[in-house]
Amino acid sequence: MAIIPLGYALLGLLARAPQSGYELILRMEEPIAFFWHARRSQIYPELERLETEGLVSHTVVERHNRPSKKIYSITQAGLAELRAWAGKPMDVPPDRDEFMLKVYSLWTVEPSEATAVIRAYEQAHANRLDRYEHIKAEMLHNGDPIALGLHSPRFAAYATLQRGIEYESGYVAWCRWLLEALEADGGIQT
Amino acid sequence: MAIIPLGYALLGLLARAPQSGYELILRMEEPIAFFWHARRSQIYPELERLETEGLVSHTVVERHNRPSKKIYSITQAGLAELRAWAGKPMDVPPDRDEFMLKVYSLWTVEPSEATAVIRAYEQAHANRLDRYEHIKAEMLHNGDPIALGLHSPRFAAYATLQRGIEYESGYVAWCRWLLEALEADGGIQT
DNA sequence: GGACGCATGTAATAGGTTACATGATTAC
DNA sequence: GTAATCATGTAACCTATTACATGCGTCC
Repeated sequence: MAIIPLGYALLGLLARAPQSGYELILRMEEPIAFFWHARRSQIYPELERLETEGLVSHTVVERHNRPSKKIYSITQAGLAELRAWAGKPMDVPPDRDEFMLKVYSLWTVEPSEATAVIRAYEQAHANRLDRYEHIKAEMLHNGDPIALGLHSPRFAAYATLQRGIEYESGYVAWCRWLLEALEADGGIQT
Repeated sequence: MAIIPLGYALLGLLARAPQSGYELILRMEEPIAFFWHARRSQIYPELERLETEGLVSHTVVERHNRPSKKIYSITQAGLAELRAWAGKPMDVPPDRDEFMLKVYSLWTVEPSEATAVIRAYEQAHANRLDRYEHIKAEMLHNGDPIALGLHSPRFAAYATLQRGIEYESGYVAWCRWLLEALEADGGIQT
């Protein structure tokens, strides 16, 4: 059966370093590549499935005074599968943004409430932007990732972070544009 | 039970004008508010559900030499529900973008293939941007929507379109940035 | 005669979330 | 003693997609 995006997310992580399911879960709490995430209830079964397909394998590591863990690694077949998928162009999927749905019906709401809704969302995106900027600063602190080039996993991570930053700052800018347009309208009651 | 985003999408459309399930389906093929869509297999049952909750109602319109249709309207209760939801701030949901997942693993792929993948995606977003710009031009042709202000459904639609435009042009810009970074790296084989 | 548009649905499946469930060690 | 971290999973449910299913009228 076809591998789902989550499967490729896991393969993408394991291609960088072998690690346990638990470590993968921690990495995916904060979205991997800044645009994907999953819960453990999805990750453990998916790892099993990848294993039955021969794309990953695991060894059990026993430790004294610690729960034992399964360290997963990507196999040759897994790497080939990942490479084939990554190299294949894809269609733009339909975008879903519940907030846009809200804005679409915001005309039914009192202006003061409406602006509060927008301001709160702007703030949430500004917070994310902040987090991403910090991560970027850390990354740059360890040397210029751009210099590493296309064949470097670190550059790939940097590229997705950069998209995250532009996405969040674009969202913030749009929220501000909207608030200004409403202000000019005189519809704002502070 | 709680109403799902699709339900609010339908209420948001019906708040503008009563219409049939079929018309709603046509509207949602091209994403409503530029960031939501659904298939008919989801829309018909959801309309039924909204009706059992008393949020919409329908009348059957028989026409000679044509299939009859059910015209749905939003009820007072439906409008109240929509307003309550629209006026309530929401958390930023986890974003999902499969392309970012691909980029995250693009270092495993041959440079020439990788750049082809990025170029194709850039083109797809550029096409969308183009479509959105045309819609915007049309909208502006019918008078400045900003002047209509917050209480106007037309302004609300314009605002979401504006976000769509900024989203797509941001994506295109990022693709170009990435391609340039790779070019500077010398990794490109045209 | 065949394709397309209008108009409405159902069934099967896949993907993802929430809640449930367990058990050991370490830090306060 | 109690909360947090490590570590692994299962079950129930909801959402959305794909494929299946029907029938009339109009245009070419």
